[in-house]
Amino acid sequence: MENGLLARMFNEIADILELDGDKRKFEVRAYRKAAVSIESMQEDVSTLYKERGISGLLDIPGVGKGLALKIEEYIKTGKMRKYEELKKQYPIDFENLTRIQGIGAKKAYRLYKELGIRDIESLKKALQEHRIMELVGFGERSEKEIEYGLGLLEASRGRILLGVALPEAEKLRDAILNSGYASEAVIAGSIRRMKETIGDIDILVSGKESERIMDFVSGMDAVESTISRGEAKATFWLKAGVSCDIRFIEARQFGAALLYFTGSKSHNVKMRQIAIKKGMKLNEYGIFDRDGTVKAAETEEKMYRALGMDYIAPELREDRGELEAAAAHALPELITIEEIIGDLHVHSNHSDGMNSVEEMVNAAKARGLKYVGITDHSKSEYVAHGMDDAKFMKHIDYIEALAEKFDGIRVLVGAEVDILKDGGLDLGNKVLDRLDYAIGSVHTSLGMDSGSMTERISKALDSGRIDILGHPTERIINGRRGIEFDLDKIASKAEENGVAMEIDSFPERLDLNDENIIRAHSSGVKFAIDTDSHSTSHFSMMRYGIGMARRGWLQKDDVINTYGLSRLRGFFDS
DNA sequence: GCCGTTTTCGGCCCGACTGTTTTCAGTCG
Repeated sequence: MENGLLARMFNEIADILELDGDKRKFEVRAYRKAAVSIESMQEDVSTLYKERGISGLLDIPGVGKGLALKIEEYIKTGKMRKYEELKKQYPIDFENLTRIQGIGAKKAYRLYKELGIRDIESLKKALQEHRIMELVGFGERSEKEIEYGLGLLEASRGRILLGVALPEAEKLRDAILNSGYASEAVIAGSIRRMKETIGDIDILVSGKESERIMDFVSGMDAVESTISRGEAKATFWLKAGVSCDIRFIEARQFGAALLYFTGSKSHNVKMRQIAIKKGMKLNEYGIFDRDGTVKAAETEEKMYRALGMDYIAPELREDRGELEAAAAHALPELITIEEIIGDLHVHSNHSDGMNSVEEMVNAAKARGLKYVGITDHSKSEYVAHGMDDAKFMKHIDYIEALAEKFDGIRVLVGAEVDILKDGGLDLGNKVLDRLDYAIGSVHTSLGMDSGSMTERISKALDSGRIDILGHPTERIINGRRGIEFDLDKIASKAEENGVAMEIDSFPERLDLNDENIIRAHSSGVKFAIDTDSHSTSHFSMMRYGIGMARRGWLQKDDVINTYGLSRLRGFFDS
């Protein structure tokens, strides 16, 4: 069963309950909270139920007895009476209609009741016939808003990749700083938390000339149109296909605003609850005690300290235990990009890379790396010009000779060898024996069931021939779901065999992702943060992998490409 | 409907923007 399906049902129930107004707002909140919880779960809810029954369901945050019974009913019968009854009463596609900016449950209901609009299709028709502006309380402006919101939704198709949003946000931020009108400009929101996908760009700006800054931004090349513009906030639609909020903040409240607009929402909510328990109040302007005296506002560090906590890095702010750890002064010392001294997953034009081995090594050296591993494809990857054993032997000769010529960077001879359908490896032992190390990756027969896939990968791990498990889930963000296997089992087996699990930094991959890293990490397995570079420009992707590792609570020692060469060799030999 | 360092009742985060309802509801983050 899809967790997303269940989450959508709970959200739709919440939408319908919302129609009753404030009377049931806490019930609405409960359904929404459970929906978020379920959607973000790694494990399938029905698997959880199969293994642990109702008590397993009760362990999901925000799920109590009532919702657990509803989930059980749905798993057992494929139906949920409460949902069916409500949907019969309100046959409205709340899920998609409320995705449009400016339409919530109540407006969706009025559109249905008064115009018979049930879904996006009938909404489009009503827009064409200009029937919406005739409704009391809607007007011409509202109709335009809805039309615009619908356009945005269809143009953006949901969330965009961090690898697209971050450079775009940096361009805007730098331009604002260089305009001369702003004293400060900082990227906030989910980009600052390094989430793998981004809903919109948030930039906080401090400076006296907000009008000029807005004029300046609206005139930028990257900006397509201005969506709204007030005194404290302006929203722009960018040509990159994402919207950008610029907010003007008083310098003395910058920390409070940065904390608030960085999120996540659940991190903020919990912070406020902690403040209330300590007799204080927290909002985007600061922390205040009972009589309204400001306790902290200028910097985030001071905000956390005022609540007795250590500073929490943005990547950790997901309410995954970081607030408790900060209060106990037990936060991890997160890995930084400066601690990375090598890249272990790099392709050359000997398989599907764009550049020669020499160019790749030079690019790695220019980035200050101490070692780089060339890991071209084995023969099964024929679309990627993978090499058979004979070609690979010559390839190894070539790299070994080339490596002699480089000073200041060590070139390692590796391979990205396919893990075949039966768990065997796609290169012979004679080739594998000559390598410094090998990455094992699954590239084909992705549709195997979880049991067989777990066996397939286990066999490769047990072979003693691979040192890194490449992009373990094989998912592509907004592309394909990835393979199914038992992550806990594979992580334990990798740990036993001295195999590192990869964090592939490619923005479309980010594989393992944060949640999987946290889960795998509990087995004690080590990680390799690689770029999977196919051209010299790809080395810059490392920061996305680092972001994922930090979101996964990793420290320097968890990551093998922070090791010096001799320790790294020791790891490969084990 | 959930939840518990005020624990089985009584709370549950907080403020801004928008349109048009001249006093606020709906939506958003």
